Amino acid sequence: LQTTKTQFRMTRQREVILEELRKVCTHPSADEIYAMVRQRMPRISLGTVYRNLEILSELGEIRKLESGGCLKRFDGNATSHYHIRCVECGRVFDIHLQPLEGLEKQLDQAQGFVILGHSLEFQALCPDCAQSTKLN
Amino acid sequence: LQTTKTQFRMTRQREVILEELRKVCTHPSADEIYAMVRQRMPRISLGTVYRNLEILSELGEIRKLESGGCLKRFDGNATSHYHIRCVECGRVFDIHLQPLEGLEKQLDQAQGFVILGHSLEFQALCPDCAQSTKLN
DNA sequence: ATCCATGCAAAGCCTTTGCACCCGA
DNA sequence: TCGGGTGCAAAGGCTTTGCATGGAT
Repeated sequence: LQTTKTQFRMTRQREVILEELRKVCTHPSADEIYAMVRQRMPRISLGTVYRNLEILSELGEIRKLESGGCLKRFDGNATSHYHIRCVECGRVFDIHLQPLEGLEKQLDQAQGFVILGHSLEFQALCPDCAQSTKLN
Repeated sequence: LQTTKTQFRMTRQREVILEELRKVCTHPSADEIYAMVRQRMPRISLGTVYRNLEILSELGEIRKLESGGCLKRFDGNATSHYHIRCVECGRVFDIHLQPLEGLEKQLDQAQGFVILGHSLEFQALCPDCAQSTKLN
């Protein structure tokens, strides 16, 4: 993830991707973002979407959510908060829980590690999937 | 992940995979497990390794760690505990921290969700990577 | 003018799957 | 014997990358 670039340019594509991602709270996948953006820029390529999502998350503008298989999801809200992931449909929801403070300090046995942060994620069945599981 | 099988058989392959995984605390990837097992069973296939890891984690014998990109890692210790992941090399380490109790109960606003559990993971530079980052 | 970014398509990486044969219970 | 399991190889899903062209500063 080391970039040798000296600066970043704000292109129309990057701008629109960021705008669209900020509009929603659904934590879309790259492919879903591609679909959203294409409504405004039909000729954008999926590669461009991937490249920009990578750069934007490097810049701290957005956040990449990696748990849950190969399919990454993206969060337009880069401030620290926790998530709930549906193990059935894979969707990710925001959760309003106080950030756990001082957790890093408890890691006294983690000597030599440089702690950068933590992530807390709940596994669950979302309301939709809980419903359809019952019906089956 | 719904299995229609009525029972599972303990084959030599499944047995060896489980044994090897239990031997280490390095949370190896499927490919690394493949390499370990192949020393004892040179003719085993990677597909078999994947299928068995899936089944063993369904059975609750092992645990699948999904955070951190496409590459899944596996934990021979299925009891609940937390991890530290090195953002540089991707390796996963165990952490000895009291399980957070009653966290699920705080999710009063998660109405309609069926909470199954939670995972807490610290992002860090491992001692090795912290060292080589300094040197550069 | 410079050099980062784009579009397109190909390649990559990890994982899953189809199929014929094998083997554990 | 019976139905799950295996090896092999091909296919799959998501992501990354090479290349020539385009565009922001």
